[in-house]
Amino acid sequence: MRDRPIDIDRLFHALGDPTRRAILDRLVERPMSVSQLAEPLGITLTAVAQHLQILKDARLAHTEKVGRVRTCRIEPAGFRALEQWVRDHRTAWEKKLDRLGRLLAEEDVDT
Amino acid sequence: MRDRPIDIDRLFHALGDPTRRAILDRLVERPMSVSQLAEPLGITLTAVAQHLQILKDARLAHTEKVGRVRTCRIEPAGFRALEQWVRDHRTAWEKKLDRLGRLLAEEDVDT
DNA sequence: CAAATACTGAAGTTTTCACTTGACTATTTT
DNA sequence: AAAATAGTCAAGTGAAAACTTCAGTATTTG
Repeated sequence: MRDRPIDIDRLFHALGDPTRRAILDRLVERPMSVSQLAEPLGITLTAVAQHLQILKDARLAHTEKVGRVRTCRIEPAGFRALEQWVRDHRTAWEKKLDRLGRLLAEEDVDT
Repeated sequence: MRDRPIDIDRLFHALGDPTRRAILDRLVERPMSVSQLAEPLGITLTAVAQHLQILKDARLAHTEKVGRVRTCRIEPAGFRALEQWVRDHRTAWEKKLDRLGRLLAEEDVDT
């Protein structure tokens, strides 16, 4: 069922790749150029640029080109959306766990 | 079946698919058979079974076969691992944002 | 027992993904 | 101005993902 990518799809997809998480981990430390990002990754500049596009689509990073250098930074919006998703779903899961707990307790008495 | 540590790649990958998130949303309500899960999804039983395997690998769901029926339930371990990942990373991102704020403030005085 | 039900397994198809190459543009540096 | 640097673009490759079909295997049910 391949349907239109919604925000949360892009987010999870972006975070699902170890190279992209490594990029984010380094950008958390400080803003960096595409070349600087590429250096320890052992992949081409092109590949890094492609990862950056995906991170940008997920609003986990943003970039700005000045002269010939593109400077990359993390952007909090994507991360905050993830936090929101987790918050929204935690409630549902907790309710389910409560109910499961109650059912198990009832079984002890009841069955 | 092995009780390996939860792999964050598998987790994000599992959650990155809308069909799988739909499956989880329904399993949060109540345990269900594979057929019941398949019915509103418009995909084959086989496809659902494949999604379930991925959810199982991410420890977001687990299943048990009794007779000819496989009953599927959510499993909290994967979700908790996600929450832990978010917690771990929030601190780092917050620090970065603090530092960015401070750097901008310093620039005003300093540069 | 025969038929229906609930899945399972293997293999094939199509699409998407991560990554490359190589040619190109734009900006510094010397 | 020539050379080096930083990145971009278009196209291609191989592998993984998300399905499918079809032929089973158990397990109920009539």
